[in-house]
Amino acid sequence: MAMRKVVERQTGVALWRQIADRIRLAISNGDYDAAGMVPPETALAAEFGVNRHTVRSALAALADEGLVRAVQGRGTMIERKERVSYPISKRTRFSQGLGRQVKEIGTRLLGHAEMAATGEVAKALRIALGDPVIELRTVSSGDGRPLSVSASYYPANRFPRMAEDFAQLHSVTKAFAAHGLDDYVRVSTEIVARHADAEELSMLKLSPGAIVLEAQSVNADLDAKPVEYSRSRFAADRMKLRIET
Amino acid sequence: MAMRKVVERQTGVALWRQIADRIRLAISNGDYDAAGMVPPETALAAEFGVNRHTVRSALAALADEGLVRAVQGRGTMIERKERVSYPISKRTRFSQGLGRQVKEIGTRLLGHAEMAATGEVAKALRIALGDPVIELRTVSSGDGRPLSVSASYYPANRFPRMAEDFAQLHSVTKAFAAHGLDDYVRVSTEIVARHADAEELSMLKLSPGAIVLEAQSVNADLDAKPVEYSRSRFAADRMKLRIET
DNA sequence: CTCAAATGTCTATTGATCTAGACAACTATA
DNA sequence: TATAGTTGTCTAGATCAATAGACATTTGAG
Repeated sequence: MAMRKVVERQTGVALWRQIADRIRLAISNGDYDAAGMVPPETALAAEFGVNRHTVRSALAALADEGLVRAVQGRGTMIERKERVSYPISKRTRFSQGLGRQVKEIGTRLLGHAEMAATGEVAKALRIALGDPVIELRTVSSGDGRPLSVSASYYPANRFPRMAEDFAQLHSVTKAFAAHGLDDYVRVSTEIVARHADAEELSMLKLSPGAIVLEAQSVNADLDAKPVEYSRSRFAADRMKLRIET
Repeated sequence: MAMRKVVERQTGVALWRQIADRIRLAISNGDYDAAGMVPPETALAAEFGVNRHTVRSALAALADEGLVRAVQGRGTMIERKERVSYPISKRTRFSQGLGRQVKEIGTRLLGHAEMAATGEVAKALRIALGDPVIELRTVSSGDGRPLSVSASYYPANRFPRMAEDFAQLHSVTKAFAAHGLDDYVRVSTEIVARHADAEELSMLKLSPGAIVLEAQSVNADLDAKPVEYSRSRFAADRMKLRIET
């Protein structure tokens, strides 16, 4: 018998959303693998101690995400299960890491700009405040579903053609190579979690109210000189981060 | 003039909670450092395009967390700013990493049990399903504020006195040493983010509706034999994870 | 002291969320 | 072909979330 699961009221997060989050987690944990379907609505309602209608709202949200599909008379089937695991290691390369997990990987350049380095960027890249940097804004998708949005910053003096090269080569690693940098390593990564803002909701096509994992990372050349600072925001319900040390 | 910030309606996350999250983030980003206080309620209401009462609900939640303090006639002052940074590296040791950031570190043992290894635990520790493991449940705090709750699992055959040793020594590293294991390294860490469940809310004293960062990690001895599997859940609004490679 | 600016409190109203119950429609199985 | 089990739909009422407006109270500056 499933243990009674508790949800909290008057928290500013609607019950249906809390329950949707829990069911999503249970699916990705494989709790329902035996049957391949979610428990009946009445069972879930009893489990969470709420009305069946509340469970239906939660399931409707998950159906919207394409995670489950309800069939009248039969039940609610699981359509998709796994979170994509994004590896973070000394040599983190976006497309390589996702390799086997998704068939199609796409990174789309949303825009680029040359600008003066602000405090955070200058500090991360260890350049002077106001030094020119190139900013790239990208969205990455796996099998057509957006997985992350990023803003990346490069010192413009050292990598003047970053935007053009990236637009053409579709790869940061190759764009670095075109500037004569053949290898680089991840120096540090900081991870925080928070609710997605409106821009992230629309870019990541998230069901609103969702959570993002934000990773701020610095890559450096082999002389430990920073070459890239980036802020990547991952859709937390589609991704997990895997740290390999 | 501050840019108009957008919040989404009918998402299952109340506006006041979305706004509280955004203000919390702005505080930890240092956006309000110049004045040392949050903008006036009317300014925030205009910025987010909501009623002043809605902003007041958000600020009340932040005051509850001890993050801000409102003074009639003056404004709402920032009481606390930084997130604690939790380092994850090859040799991750809980108390060392937090060293300078908090004055008092405490880890309290909530309970322990000897049990048969379930699927996930057995897989992580690379032992047979049903082999005995020792489970430790702990809460860790910094300066009196709970930062994380953990469930950790150790192969009982190799570390039979883990619970007693930990209770006495207040340190996993020392408990390992008491069993003759002097060094161990972090093999892998997986990080996901989600809304806190009721148990986490109460253990971490979170303002309900909050987000947790869950890190599932495996530590191994120098022969790469796993010695610990643990699931740590961090209060996402108080912590960031720092990965050092 | 006076006044502007800020937070504190109250009432009233609207819309979203949750509960409750009843019944229809569909599916698989005995 | 019944029947149990499941999802789909409808109505009604209770509670929470958000808006709107008015006014009190406190603080700091001129």
